[in-house]
Amino acid sequence: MNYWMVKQEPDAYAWDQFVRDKGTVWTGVRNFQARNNLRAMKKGDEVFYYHSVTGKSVVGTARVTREAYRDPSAEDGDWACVDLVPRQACRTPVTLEQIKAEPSLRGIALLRQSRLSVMPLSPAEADTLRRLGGLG
DNA sequence: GCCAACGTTGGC
DNA sequence: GCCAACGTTGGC
Repeated sequence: MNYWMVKQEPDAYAWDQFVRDKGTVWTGVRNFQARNNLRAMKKGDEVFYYHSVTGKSVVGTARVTREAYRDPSAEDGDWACVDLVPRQACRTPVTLEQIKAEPSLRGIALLRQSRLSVMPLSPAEADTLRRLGGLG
């Protein structure tokens, strides 16, 4: 089981909408490193959902239900998407401020590569986020 | 609104 | 292959 984080501006596609939709196809990634991370996702992996720009916090988790396939929204180029379904909303969102203040999250990709929209998490990082977010 | 970081593009 | 210019992301 692998752990990941995806970033999305809530103005573009908010967690609440994701929950109402009961899942979505994670399209639109146009960065090679992020795409490669999408391709490394396995069915059943846990994905933390981060609201960038507005909110700046981890708001919930999702599960990968279909592994990478061709992004139908890509006009050209070799891009990928996965299917995600909501798993659990954070009891309390984990703010960027909290993440920065947490010593065990010092190495998290969110802080090290601020522009990467799909990134891996270590099991320990996932564990800390679950704890801070009040996820069972 | 500003700006730093950083990925991409294109001229050479 | 290098690097300047440019566009985008995302925190502040």
